[in-house]
This record gives sequence, C-alpha cells and structure tokens, in this order.
Amino acid sequence: MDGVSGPGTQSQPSFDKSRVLDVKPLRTLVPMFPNPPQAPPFVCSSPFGPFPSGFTPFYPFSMGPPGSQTAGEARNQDGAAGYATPAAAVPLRSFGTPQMGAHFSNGDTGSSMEASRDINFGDGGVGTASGSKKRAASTKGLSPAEAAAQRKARKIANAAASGDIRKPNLANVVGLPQVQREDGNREVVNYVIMKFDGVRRRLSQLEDSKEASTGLIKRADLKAGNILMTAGFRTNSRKRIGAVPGLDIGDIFFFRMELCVVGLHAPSMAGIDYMTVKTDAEDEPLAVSIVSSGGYDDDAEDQDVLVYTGQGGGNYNNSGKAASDQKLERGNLALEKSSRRGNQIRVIRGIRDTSNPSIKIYVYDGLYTIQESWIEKAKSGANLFKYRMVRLPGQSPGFGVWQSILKWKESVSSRPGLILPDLTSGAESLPVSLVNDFDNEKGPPYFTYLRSVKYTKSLNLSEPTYGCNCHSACAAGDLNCSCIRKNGGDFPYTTNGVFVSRKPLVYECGPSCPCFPNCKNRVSQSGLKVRLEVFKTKDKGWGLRSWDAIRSGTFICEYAGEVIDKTKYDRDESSDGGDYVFDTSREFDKSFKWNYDPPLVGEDTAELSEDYDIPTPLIISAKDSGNVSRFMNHSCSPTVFWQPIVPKVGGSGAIVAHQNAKAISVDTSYGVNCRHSLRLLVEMAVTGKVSSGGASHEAVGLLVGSSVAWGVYDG
DNA sequence: GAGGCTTCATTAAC
DNA sequence: CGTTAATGAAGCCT
Repeated sequence: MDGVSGPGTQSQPSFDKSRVLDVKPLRTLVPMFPNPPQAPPFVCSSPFGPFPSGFTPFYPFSMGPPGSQTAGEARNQDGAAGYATPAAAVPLRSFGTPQMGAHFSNGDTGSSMEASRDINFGDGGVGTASGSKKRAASTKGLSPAEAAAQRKARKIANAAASGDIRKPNLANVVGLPQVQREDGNREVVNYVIMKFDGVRRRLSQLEDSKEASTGLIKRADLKAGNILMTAGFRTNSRKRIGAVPGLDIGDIFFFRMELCVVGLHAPSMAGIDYMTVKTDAEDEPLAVSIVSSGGYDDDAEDQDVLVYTGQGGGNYNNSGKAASDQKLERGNLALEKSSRRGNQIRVIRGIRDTSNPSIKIYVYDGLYTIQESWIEKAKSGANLFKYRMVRLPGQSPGFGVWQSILKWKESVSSRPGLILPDLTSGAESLPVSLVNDFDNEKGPPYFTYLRSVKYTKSLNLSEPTYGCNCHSACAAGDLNCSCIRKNGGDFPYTTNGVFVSRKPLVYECGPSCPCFPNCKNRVSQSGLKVRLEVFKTKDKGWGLRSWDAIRSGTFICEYAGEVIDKTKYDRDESSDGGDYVFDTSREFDKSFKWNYDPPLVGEDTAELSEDYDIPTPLIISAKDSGNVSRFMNHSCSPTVFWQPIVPKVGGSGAIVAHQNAKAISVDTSYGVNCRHSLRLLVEMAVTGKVSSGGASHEAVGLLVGSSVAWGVYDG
C-alpha cells in the first residue's frame, strides 16, 4: 500500500476496508458550473436568495440544471431553509428595476441583465464623452466630500485616458443606487466587499509589475477603497448607532477601507467614529464605533471587556509627534457622551496572528457599552482618556473565537473534542486536525490520504509544452518570461500569493522551468498553507473549516483523488456512487464576476469570450482516496471556487516532486508525468464570520461564515 | 528581520 | 460651500 491510511487504521491494522463500501458517502463536491443556456438565469439564487457575486455557485443538488437532477435528488439535499436569506434582503439583480435604475444617469436600464452589468462598473469605456456625462450627472445628490472626490477621480481618469493605456481607469465605476448606498443588507455588503477586493487585487497586480510601479498605484487597498467610495459603490453610508444591516458579529476584514465601504466604521484612519445627534437642548456628538488595533496601549486581553484609549495627543505608537495630553474633543468627547447616555457602541477588534505577525485582521465583535472612564498618565507623562467597554451579553462569539484559536495553535491538545491532531499523518505540510465537539462519532469512514491527483492510466495530453528561461524567480511585468506571456502578460498572483482574477486556465511554472521552487508563479505547488480542521457538523456529516483567516484569492488545495473513467463514473452515478466525484469536463462560469470589473481600458478580453474548455477533462473520485477537499461540503453560496491550473507538461516523474515520503506517491509505472492538476482557490474571505464550531448550517468554516467569506464549509 | 518612515482617504469642523 | 486639520495603517525602505 503506497499510501497513508486514514484515521482508525493506525490503531486497527486489520481494519475492514469493505466498510468503506458500506457507509453511505457523506457528500459530493460538484464543481461550479454556469447555468446552461436553456436554464433561466440565477437558477441558484432563488428562492434561497440572490447570489450576486457571480462566482459560480456549486449547484444545490435539488436545483441544478435539468440534466443533473436525477443523481442529485438522491444525494444529500442542501438544507433548503438553511440558505434562505432574510425576507428583507433586496436581490441585487433588482438593481435593474426602474426604481433603482433611476439612480443611473445613463438610462441604460433596458433589461435587468444590462442594468446589473452596469451596477458592476459602468461601461468600461475610456474617458469618453458618454463616460464624462455619466459622471457629471451622477454628481447630483452627492455630499460635498463625495463631489470633491469625484472631481479628483475625474482627473485621474483623464490622466489615465491620455497616457498609458494599461493604467487602470476604474474611475468610471457606477455607484450603487441611493437606497443600497445608505442602508445595506447582507447581499449588498457581500457584493461591495467582493468588488472592493477584486479591484484591490488587480491594482496590486499592476503595482507588482515593473511598468506600473513607477506610476500612481501604491497602497492598492486605499486606492481600491477610494475608487469605490468616489463612485458611491458603498453601503450603509448613513451613520447609525447600534447594529448595521448586513453585518454580522464575527465578520472579518483585512483592511480598514473595507470597514469603510460597508459602513461599519466610516473613518479611513481614525479609531473612533461618531455622529452628531440633535437633541432638544443641544447637538451632541455620540460614538458609533471604535477600532481597537493595538496602536494605543489598549487592554484587550479579555473577551468581553476592552479598556480603550482615547485618541490624539501624539500618543499613538507610530506617531512621530511628542506626546501631549489628550483633549476632551472629537472622538473622546463622543465616547464620554455615549458613556453618560449608556449608548451602544460597535467594537471592531484588530488581531495580529502570533504565528504570522504580518497578517492582521479586523473582527467585528458586536456591541459594547462604556462602564466607566477615567484619565490616566501615560509613560510619557501625558494624560490619556481610558474607557472601560463591556460587551453586551447574549451576543454570538466574535473575538473570543480567535483567542481560542491562538491557544489551539500553541497546543493542539487544548482543542476541545480533538480526535486526531493530524489526520494526514504528516502527509501535508501543515497538520489537519480531526475534531468532534458535537457527538460521539470517532471519525469519518476510512479513506486513503492523497496529497495530489492520482492517475491510474496514461493520459494522452496534447497541450503544448511551455517553459520559461527565468533564473531564480519569474518577475511580474517581465514579458520575456514565456510563462507570464502564457498568462496574457499578467502575473496570475500578487506578490503575497493571492490569486488575482479568474480565467479559463492559469499557467504556473512547471518542472522544466529553471526558476526556483519559490518562484511566485508556483503558488499551488507548495501544498497546504492554511491550517485546516475536519469537524463533525450538526447534520451534514463531516466538514472542513479553517483556523486561519483566509483572504479572498488564497489557494487552498487541489482536489485530490483518483482519476477514473467516464464510463465507470456513469455507471457509479446510477448507483449512488457519484458522491465524492469531481467532474472537470463541465464548463465553468463565464461571468468571472469575482474579478475586477470591467477590464481595464484597452485590455484584451477576447480570451474570455472564446474557449473555456480545459485541455484535458478529468473525472476525479475522492471516494476511497483523497485529501482535505473531500470534506468540503456543498453550498449554494460557496466560499470557494475551482480554478484550473496547469504546471508545465512533460518531464518524467515530475509529480513525485512532492517530497513527503509518507504521502502517496504517484505510480509512475502508469506513465504519469506531470499532468495538469486541479486546484481550488478560495473566494473568500472578506467578511467571514467566526464560528465557535457549532456547525449550524452556516457556521461552517471557522473563519467563514456566510455567503462571501468562508474558506470552506459544510452545507 | 525589525523598526522607522512615508503616504494616503475620509469627514467633521471651520 | 470650499478648505483644512486630525486621524492611523500598510508596506516599503533602511
């Protein structure tokens, strides 16, 4: 046996493998595919709520295209109620309705499809007359700040239009209708966040490339935020005390600008957000939200109590100013007033991962009130305002979960319900723990752990070989690198390894490329990067979730399993054997709405409209052998998507380059060279909810929680 | 690899 | 109504 055994076999060498066949498979991962032409649009959305983000959903089995119904019915049904969205939620596609369309000045609301395209990002045109007209007209009803920002954006747009054609010209983004702009809901929030990150990734990509590094783009996060804010592509802009519609406790963010565009916390920098409330007597500033990020000497150890420091006085860590007394004005005054009134204040906690200090996330931790405030002397001798903030009881956990995770990372055995610290037995570069804190089941049925796809027969690969001549590492913007040219001139990943935009096929550097293994174009070849956990769900068998915050575009894993014959698959499917099968031959989503949108001016979009077929379709079964991906459950609002990636073809035995001896090595006697592997990328992560592991239908991925943002889920 | 520095966006307040 | 000041983070540079 050339593999690593699944749980149970270590202690039971004589494990009866036939049990595998006795146990009804838990779930199937079906790749996400577009609606077939004959199907109505948005099949997946209704009635479970709209699915605006455009990454193609995994079909709920009960709702897939007509052809997939038969097998689907027999499989585990996606809990219909589980994915219902609040009745109040306004479907995004209704943006195209006349009442919403009125907010579009271009009048292009003839059809809902057209209008919904416009919602995304206008017409994508250069700084044309029509574009300018649209912007001018849409200035109506904007605040002075917005109008000023828009003027600024126009300048940038003009500069871009007259200059280098590849410079981003995203200034013609069309904002959301006034209704959504002021008051959001979950769909709108998810949509805004997704667009924010799409633009941010694209700007990052351009920034990475040499030609643009001399240009205007720095701090892609700020830039992306500015573009959206300027256009009015934001939500919950109306300030309010208390909860914000569409935002849940436990939602996570990776940039301050994200808090801004979703209306959780308006200031792009300041830690205290407040609003002036008119009373009979006088106008009173009241705090609405605070961000505790570690810049001041806050005491944030306790889950439910936060001692927050006021702002100003040069007491901030990175401030170059001499420290002085803080004044009772602005945010400090607002906190004081809120304290007197006993008002609720939203708290966002910044968290630095001790194992990876470069990553900082922001977790929305719900509502607090101020219990007491006082003045305290800083080390510098300056007076600081201190506020003891206490979390309102009865709220679902947010920050607390992350604190627990930090402990688990220090000592796996402290994880409640732990069955195995690493179910891969060392096959993966990171452990994957097996946990059941729900009932007494001791683990999933037996399977063999594979790190990669296993080929049981030779495949006739016809794709041309490609390979670059780069030494050490391929560099973004280097068009001499043939791998980059294969990718249309863009580096598919940002420097920190985040996938930028979906496309039919991504070309990574392969075995015959001379570049080093740490080349930035080898992201999916380096195995697990995210700390995962297989856990028992309430009603969906076993599922997969993460201990790490997974940023949108993060590579998670490939779909490992055994490649099987189509005929065998067809036969199995009729007898309920289709579970765990991933069929890559189906077409996948053509809309790519996860991407920045529209394409930058002058960008060639031809490749997106032609051939979506991947070169060598595979049917992969993870029933008997597979990796963590076999535990990903189906969801109608998935947090991951599938992206075909090819490494270089050719070079015998290349797949064995996966070095871990305990892993199943690919049997090269079948003539396996390096094939294209299928890998999963996370769509995620921006507003993930943290779950303490209750495994409700939505509490799936530890770090993920709702439609946008989970790395992994059960469903 | 740690720490300092620079730059940037928003909005209340003037 | 236009302008300014206050605020802090992220990533680069040293």
